Parts: sequence; structure tokens; C-alpha cells
Amino acid sequence: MPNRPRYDRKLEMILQEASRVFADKGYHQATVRDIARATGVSLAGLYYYFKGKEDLLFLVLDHSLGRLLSRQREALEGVTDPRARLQILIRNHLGFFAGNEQEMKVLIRETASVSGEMRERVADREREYAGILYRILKDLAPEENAPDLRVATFSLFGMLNWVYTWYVPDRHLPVERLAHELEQIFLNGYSAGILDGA
Amino acid sequence: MPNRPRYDRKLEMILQEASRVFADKGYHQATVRDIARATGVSLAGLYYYFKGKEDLLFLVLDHSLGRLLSRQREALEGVTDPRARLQILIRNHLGFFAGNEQEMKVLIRETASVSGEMRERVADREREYAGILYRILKDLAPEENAPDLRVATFSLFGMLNWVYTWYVPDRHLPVERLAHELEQIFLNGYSAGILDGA
DNA sequence: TTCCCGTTCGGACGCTCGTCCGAAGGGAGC
DNA sequence: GCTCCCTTCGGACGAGCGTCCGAACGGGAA
Repeated sequence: MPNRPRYDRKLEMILQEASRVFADKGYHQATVRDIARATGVSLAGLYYYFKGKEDLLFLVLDHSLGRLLSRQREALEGVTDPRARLQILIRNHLGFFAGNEQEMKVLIRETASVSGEMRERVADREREYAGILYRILKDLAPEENAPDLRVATFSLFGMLNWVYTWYVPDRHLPVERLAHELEQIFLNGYSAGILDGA
Repeated sequence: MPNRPRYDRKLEMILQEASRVFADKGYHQATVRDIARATGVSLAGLYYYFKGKEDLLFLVLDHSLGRLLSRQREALEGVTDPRARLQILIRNHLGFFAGNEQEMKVLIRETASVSGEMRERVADREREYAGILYRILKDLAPEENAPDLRVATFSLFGMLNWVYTWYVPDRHLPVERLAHELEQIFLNGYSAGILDGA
């Protein structure tokens, strides 16, 4: 049986470095040799910690998604007002992005790069995450003229997940203000539904 | 000198098939052999039409971006009301997506896969496109409490470009309605800025 | 000290990739 | 019918990839 604490610590280190490499070069561009270089572990030695390259990507995705999900659940616990819940979700999503840029990048861009059962497990957790937002929007929906819930859900995720494309923390406004701006745009637009003449 | 009409027609066919292959498997996953198979042209024969794989991707991107840009410019010509211009831009963007799904996918996901001077040329045209939206939003901005223009621009692009991730034309609402929903959410949220207590 | 077993690694294997050479094909103009 | 040159292609090349075998290492228990 493996020496658990030692084994786990090293695996976590490998996942973190792999995450950085995958974020920088993209999963398919990155080589296992890159990860060997980044971790200081030999090429063959890495295979003691995962079965193959795709398995490694799955471990990275699953690990990151788990952290993101549990962080959201913790933050939302006890809050019942849907408007407050939406704000928390947006801020946490962007907050996680700010503190774990590489992991978020991999999460957003490489989900489609795993296949089979692993893909299904990742997709399940993503649906779970989307479900949280969906439920909030449902509770928040204006009675009349409400936008399609599905469209609204993915619109917000689009706004949030597109951020990694253009946002540079040091050059643009701080994350808290960014979160506030996005809240404004989405929340007002979503819950208005009344004005307008299109 | 090459036989122009023949040459051009075949090149366009190759670009279209390449676009489909790149969209399906991703640029790095796709092989030149895949494109040979899809076009019916031999592996070596393809290299008469482009210098290398990366050059081919550039041709696809540049071609698609050119079509998208000129389509937008045509549609916007003569329209001065910023609200109307925004609606046209949104509908055209989604319309192009609906009619050219593969090209749009490549445009959104593979821009970063070209390098050097080609990358710069693509980035220039993208900035040009973003500039059109930026200008519209500037003209449209509420005087007080206006959201950051840059944030608003990329938020809308995020909503629009995320669509390929989840939208299935046959299973969900038709594109015209989708465009209308996105318009609602964004336009109301953007131009409200008044309500709210965050 | 000795032994055991979890851990590490050098080096190689087979495969697929992008690219290109040299020759052959084929249609238009004389 | 002949020639020329744009066009096409079979087949090969070197490089880099993911993976794995078999041996060596090293620290805790006896």
C-alpha cells in the first residue's frame, strides 16, 4: 500500500503543474515531457501517478471542478434570497478565476478533450453547476415576459467564461469591480423584461 | 501563371472542407491527412495550395473573418440609430453562426493557434470587429452610471460566442428568437443602470 | 544489518505526424 | 499531334509523440 500523505502531496503537486502546462500550451499541444520538466519528475516516473495523458487531464478537471463546486456550495449555504445568491455565485466564479487562472482556463477550454466515461463524469458535474444557476434564475424570474431560462443561464456563463479571453488583472479594473459590472448588466437585463420595444 | 478560376474554386473548396475538419476535431487534433480524405485531394497535392498546416488555418480564419466583417458592414450601412445598429449586429452575428457553424467554431476557438505575423493580421481584424461594437455601445451609453465600455463589449461577445457551446438549432428555439432573447438581456441591462441596489 | 516493497528512472518501442522530392498526368495553344 | 507548364501524387524522411519494461533506489520494520 502506498505511503498516503507523501503520495497525495506529490500527486497534488503534479496536478497543479500539469494544470499550468495545459493552460499555457493547450492540452493537445502540451507533451508529457513538458510536465516531466515542470514537475522535476522523470518521464517514466510520472506514470506511477496516472494511467495516461488523458487520465491526467481528467484528474486535473475533476479536481478543479470539485474545488469550484464546493466553494460555491459553501458560500451559498444559508442564503435564501435569490438576488443575493446570484451575486454570490458571480463573485465566487470570478474570484475562483482570479485565484486559479490556469485551472479555470483548462476547465473552460479542455472539457471536450476527455472522452468516454471520464467525459460523462465531468459533464455531470458541469450540469450540476449549471443547475445551481438555473435554479437561482428560476426563483428570480419576472412573472411576465421572462426570458428563456436556458438561454439566460448560458448567457451568464458566456459572459463569465469569456473573461479569460480578454481580462488582464493588472491592466484592467480589479475583480470586485468587474464582478459588479457584470452583475449590473446581467441582473438588470434579466429582471427588466418590461421596458423595450424591439 | 495558374489557371485562376479553376485554382480559386478548388482552393475555396479546400478551405471549406478544412474548416469542417478543424471544427470537428480541433486544429491540433486534425491532421493534413484528414483534410486530404475530406477533399479527395492527395496528401502531397494539398501542398500546392498552401505552404503548411498553419498557413492553411490562417487562410481559413482570414477568409471567414473577411466574410463576417463584410456582411456586418453591409448590413449596418446607412443605419445610424445605435439601438438599431446593435440589433443588426447581434442578429447578423448569430445569423452567420447559424449558416456557417464550422467556420464560426474555428474562428472562436482557433485564433490562438496561429502565430507570428499571421496571428497579428487575424488579431487586427478582430480588433476591428470589436471596435464596431465598442463604438455602438459608446453611442448608446446612458449618461449616468454607465458600465465600463470595454467590459460591456466583451460581455456581449461572451454571450454571443458562448452559444456554440450549448445551442443545438433543431432542439432549441429558432435563431431569430434566440437573438431576440439575447438582445433583451443585454440591451436592458446595459441601458438600465438606474434601478438596482448592489 | 537485512529484507521488503513502494517509488523512481534510463532508455527504448511503435506509431503518427508535417513536409517534400521527383516523376507523371493532362489540357490549351501552335 | 506535339509541346509546354500548371497540376497531381506515390512514397519516403526525420522528428516527436505516448507509453512501458526491467532494473535500481531507499527508508521503515524485523
